[in-house]
Amino acid sequence: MDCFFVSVGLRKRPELRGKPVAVTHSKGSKPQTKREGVDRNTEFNLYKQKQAKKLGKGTGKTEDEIVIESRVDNVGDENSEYGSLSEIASCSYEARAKGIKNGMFMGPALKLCPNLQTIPYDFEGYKEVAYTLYNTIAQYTLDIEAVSCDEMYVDCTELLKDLKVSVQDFATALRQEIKDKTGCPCSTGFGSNRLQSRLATKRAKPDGQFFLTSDLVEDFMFGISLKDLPGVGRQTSQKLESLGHQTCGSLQTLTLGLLQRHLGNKTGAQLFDQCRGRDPNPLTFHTIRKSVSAEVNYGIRFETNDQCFHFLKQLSAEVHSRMQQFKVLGKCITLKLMVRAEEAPVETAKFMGHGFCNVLNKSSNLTNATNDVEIITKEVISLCKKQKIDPKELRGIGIQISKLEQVMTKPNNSGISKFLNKNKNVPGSNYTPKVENDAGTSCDVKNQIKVEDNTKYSITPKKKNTSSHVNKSPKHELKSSPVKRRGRPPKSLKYSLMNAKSSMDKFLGGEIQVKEELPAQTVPEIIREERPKSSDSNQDGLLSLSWEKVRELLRAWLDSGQSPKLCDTRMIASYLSKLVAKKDIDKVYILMNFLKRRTHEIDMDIWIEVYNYVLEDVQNSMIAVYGNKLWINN
DNA sequence: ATCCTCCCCTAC
DNA sequence: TAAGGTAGGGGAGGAT
Ligand SMILES: [Mg+2]
Repeated sequence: MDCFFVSVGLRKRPELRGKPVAVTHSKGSKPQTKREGVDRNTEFNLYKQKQAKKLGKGTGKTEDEIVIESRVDNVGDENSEYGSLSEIASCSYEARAKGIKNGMFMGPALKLCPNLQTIPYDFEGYKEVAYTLYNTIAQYTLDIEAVSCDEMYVDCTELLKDLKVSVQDFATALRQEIKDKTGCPCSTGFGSNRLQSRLATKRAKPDGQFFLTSDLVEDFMFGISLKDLPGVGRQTSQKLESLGHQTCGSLQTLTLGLLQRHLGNKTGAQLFDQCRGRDPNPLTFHTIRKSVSAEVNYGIRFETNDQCFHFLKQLSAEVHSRMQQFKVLGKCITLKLMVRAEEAPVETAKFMGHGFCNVLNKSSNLTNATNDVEIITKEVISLCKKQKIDPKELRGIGIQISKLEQVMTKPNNSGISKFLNKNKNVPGSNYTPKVENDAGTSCDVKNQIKVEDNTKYSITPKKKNTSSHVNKSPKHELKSSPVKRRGRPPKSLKYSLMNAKSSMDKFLGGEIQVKEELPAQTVPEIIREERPKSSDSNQDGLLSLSWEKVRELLRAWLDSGQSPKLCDTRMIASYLSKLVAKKDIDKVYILMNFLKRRTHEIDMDIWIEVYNYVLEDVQNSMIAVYGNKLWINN
């Protein structure tokens, strides 16, 4: 999507279309009260000096020769008309034409464009549009790699073949469909690998399409800026610039060895490929999470160590809660501290911001993986004490857990009894723990669409609260604060939390999470529901059974020795799709892996077809609800 | 040589 | 007023 937040916001403000518009927290007006001790220039200069130093190290220049451009440039002083430090999350193309960019502060932006209009965040809108976008694409293929709530890679190889349609015709129709459904423009880029499609999309924006055909690649790459390559950010591009290269064409003259010497083995090799339009990385339709973390880098103002430890405890609880949601345990605990730099003013330029800080990370390894809140708390407090930091100087705190393992669930052998009358109990179909192990080994709950979770929390506070974390009511505060969005909200999709309560929690024994009620979720329509519905009255009846019973039904069905009937297959597929819609992913996961294993054990085409039929339904629903496929064991 | 920790860089 | 957060990749250099 193009300038996503703005496009969504403009649906409610059509009169602003065609005008320079920015999404911000505040309008950029002057503050009403003055804070003592603020020294913007000192703080800003520290940021710039640090940047210059980094650059000097990368390029070999002395700090004097380096001129840094920074977003703190052109900020007026406090109380001036152009002094606002409110950040622009997204701006319209009309604003960009005036030189405004995402991430810029309102003050400098207003200098460039005094009639810049601001609109507030609209998290519900983002969610709705994102779902619609993913549902629309999923009608055509499930080969989707989600990048963010408004961006994805799609493998269109098969679908273009099947539809017998040209790339450009498909792109036009698809973009029109998305615009019709969402009211927002979008752009598509086609190419023969990830890199090419990405660069093609950039070329296509705004509201356009571009097909980078193989015959164009060489010329096209020649003019691409190195900064536009994925993985090339500020530091890398400046380093390359100091070597005399700003474009891919120019970089093509360097040898692999030279690039590797300057940038390291991997980065050098990647760049060598990228500047030629090559990209060996395939799309990945599922990934495994490697860490879970939470950090708070605003409003941290402690007087005593105890306040700090109290905060650590609550942050540990938040991390623990996320680990439960993802069903992981971890072995490595890392504490991140932001500490006011000695030279930095005590009062920060941004109200309750972290200001100019030194950052340190310290980690500790456990013998056994855990998600225990007491252990995490104990470790982070211990790590914190070792740093011997004056609590008054702390400005940010984070906890990260890595070296993760999946939670193993215990077999639950109890309560297997008779099931529906039409099923016969078959000897040898006894419960096997293996099924449970399948269930426990992984449940990919991370790759799920959830746009801007917790709108309730992310939209600005009800009461103006100018106190720091430690002064607020602890209970409510720490539950919600790490989830609150400050500054520019992420368009995070891959790694966002899942709202649905874990149905596996009940198997974990004792540790039921008592979390505040989360906002109700809209359950998106499930795609391809036009498939003829079975009139079987048992179809809905399955939902009223416990999933274990359904598994027994399945087992009996598979063991029946008869050919599967289509109506039964449909019934199972429908049941599982509904479980997806209900976000009972754990059950779906168990049942699908069970079905896969057993159908493949039978090893008859007809049963494999049953599995594939059900799988297709389930994956369609998964894409519709979460934007990603269910992970199935090999 | 390889692993590990800490740090930097990047995406979104 | 206006407040980043979360995650992955990889390099430098010491530890094993
Ligand atoms: Mg880049």
